[in-house]
Amino acid sequence: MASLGTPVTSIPRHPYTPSPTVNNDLRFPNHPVLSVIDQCTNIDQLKQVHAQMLRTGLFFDPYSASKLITACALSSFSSLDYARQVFDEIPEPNLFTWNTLIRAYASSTDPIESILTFLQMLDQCTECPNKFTFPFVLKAASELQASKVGRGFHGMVIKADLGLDIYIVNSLIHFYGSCGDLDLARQVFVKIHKKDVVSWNSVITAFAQGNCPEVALELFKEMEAEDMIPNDVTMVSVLSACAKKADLEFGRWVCSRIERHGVEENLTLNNAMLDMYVKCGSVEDAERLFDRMPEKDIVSWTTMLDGYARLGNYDEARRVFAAMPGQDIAAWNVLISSYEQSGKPKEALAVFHELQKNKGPKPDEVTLVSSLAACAQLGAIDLGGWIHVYVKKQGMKLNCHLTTSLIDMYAKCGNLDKALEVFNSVERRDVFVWSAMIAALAMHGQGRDALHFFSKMLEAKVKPNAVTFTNILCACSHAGLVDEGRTFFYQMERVYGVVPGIKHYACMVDILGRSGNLEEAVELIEKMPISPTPSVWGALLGACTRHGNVALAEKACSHLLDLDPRNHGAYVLLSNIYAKTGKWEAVSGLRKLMRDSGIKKEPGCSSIEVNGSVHEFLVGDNSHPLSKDIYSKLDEMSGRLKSIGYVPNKSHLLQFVEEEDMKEQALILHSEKLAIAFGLITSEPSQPIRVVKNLRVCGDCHSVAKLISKLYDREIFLRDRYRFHHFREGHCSCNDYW
DNA sequence: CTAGGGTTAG
Repeated sequence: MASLGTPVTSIPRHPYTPSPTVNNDLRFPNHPVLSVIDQCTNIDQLKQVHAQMLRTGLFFDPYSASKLITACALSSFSSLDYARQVFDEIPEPNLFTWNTLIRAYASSTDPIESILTFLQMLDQCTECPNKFTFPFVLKAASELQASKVGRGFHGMVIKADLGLDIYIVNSLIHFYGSCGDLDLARQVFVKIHKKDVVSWNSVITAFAQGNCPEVALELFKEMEAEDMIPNDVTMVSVLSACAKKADLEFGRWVCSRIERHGVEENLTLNNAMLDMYVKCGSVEDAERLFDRMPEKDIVSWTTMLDGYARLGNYDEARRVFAAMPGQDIAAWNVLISSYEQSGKPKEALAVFHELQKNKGPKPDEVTLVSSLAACAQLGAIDLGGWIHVYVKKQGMKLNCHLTTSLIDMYAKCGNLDKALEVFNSVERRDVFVWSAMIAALAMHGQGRDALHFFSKMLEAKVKPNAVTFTNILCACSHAGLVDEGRTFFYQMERVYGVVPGIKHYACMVDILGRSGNLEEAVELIEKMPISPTPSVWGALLGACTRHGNVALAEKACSHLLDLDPRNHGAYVLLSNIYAKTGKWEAVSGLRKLMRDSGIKKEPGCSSIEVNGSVHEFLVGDNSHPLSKDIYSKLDEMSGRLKSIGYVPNKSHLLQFVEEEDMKEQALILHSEKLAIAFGLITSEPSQPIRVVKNLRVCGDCHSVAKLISKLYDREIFLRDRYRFHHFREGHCSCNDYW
């Protein structure tokens, strides 16, 4: 039998010569060898057929050779490399043969080969691409999200006068949808004279998956109004749109419609229904459906697992996890990401460790993205860096999701340089990658650089979205760039078409208020077209605290508490301004109010990662095994600080503490100070200390950190709820503006 | 003889 290495030239050519008057494509349609191809169950059998075909000369019949290639490329035991070798042996492949190979590559893991083969075909084949060629290459372009290449194909389609072929047009809709060019997808759709059900499905899917579920549902209603009968595929996309909108009512209606109108129920459709119920928050509906499903697969189980996990019912989630027929990586990912997204990063990482310990399925991109997000929350840079190394070792290509998470992780763990390094190392940067980098610069106080990156992003023709503008405004806020902030805020809708949302208003109030333009901030709130949320009033309240405007602070606070009576942050901020202005009676009144209504201040908590494990400290915490050492370090710190003239700033106390030395005690026990003391004890003098705090750093801790960085010659990175402080040689990167 | 649309984790 012919091995892969057998040179084709060594095999004598069969004397068969095609007659010019006969269509050589259908020379041997019923040749017995051809039916053998269909019966092959592995690649070796195909190789034997290949050899046989070479001997008989059947191989030089294009129809037969194409059939062989199809089998090589598309069967369950496919080998594209072998298909390519077979192809390369064909002296003059015809259009059909080229199409076969292009088709095979389009649905392979390497769709770019499809496009390269297409180009080769244009160069080498005497025939022009036909109506079969374009759906294949458009599919490849969709997979690759190769927007420009696909547009080029669209142009070729028009020139070749194939613009009316329904298969091609539907492929174009799908292509534009996958590239996120929803307007173009729709334009192609509306111009179709005779839309079929696939046209509708393609356009509905484009909008459902492109974050426009409302439009998808409108299109579905239009479809019904035009008496086009939806099928199971339509319903899968419609359900997916309901899930994205969290529209349980309409979702239920769709399910009942499916039953009433006899849309064929299959596993995929049932899974889509399950997913809709879960995403709309009704695990009960999901359970009922799950129990009566005639067939379940791993997707069904994973969806149920997701349902329990997103409700925080981890016991039930774990039970489903153990009960499912096999735990693939998606199941692990559901656990990891649900912990991460509900603010339980330690639990998320515990599952990640479990996955590795158990030699479970190989982590994929999603695993790493979720785990990196957990590291970012914790400030766990050692583990985060380890994951980065793992990605490199596995030879995984950084896609935009991974790039974004790495940038975010490094930035939130305080290593801006590494974040930049990752950013610079990649070729593809989508809006999320750019936005993450802008956010990274913003949180490190490098507002000017953030704005510079924004203009580079525009140069790279990447369209900013709502998140980008939140980050830009955040950058302006942290760096005190008031005029720039104002300009961006007023340009975002007019120039970039992004309607300001509540976050943008909150940022803008923050920018104005922080810089002392309290009146303008109030005006902005009064003129807002959407009603202000607690975050907007919170920004104003924060600004009042900073600028000592008690009257306005009280007003802002009362609005805030109207909307959210249990907002402890409001009490804390108001208490801070009373303390700052010496109104200790008001402070104690507020304390009583909080006590009476059972509202507790969120306890301050700081964490620090040393040698890969994360240590947490609360105020006055003495639960740590090294507690004794920490407290003696604190004493030493306190002594050295006083010797250089440091006076504790007691206005930063929420509690009304009567005795002066008690105040000092309460201050020195702030969690960030404990964490810094622990860092000084346990890490090498050359290592920076990286602390993450759940609340904002208080002014006293800020001053202390500055002094410590000088006294102990240590860099300290302190991340608080809003931003980063990088202390070095007695200064902070925020220039005391935060 | 070739073609288009769908469900889980970010």
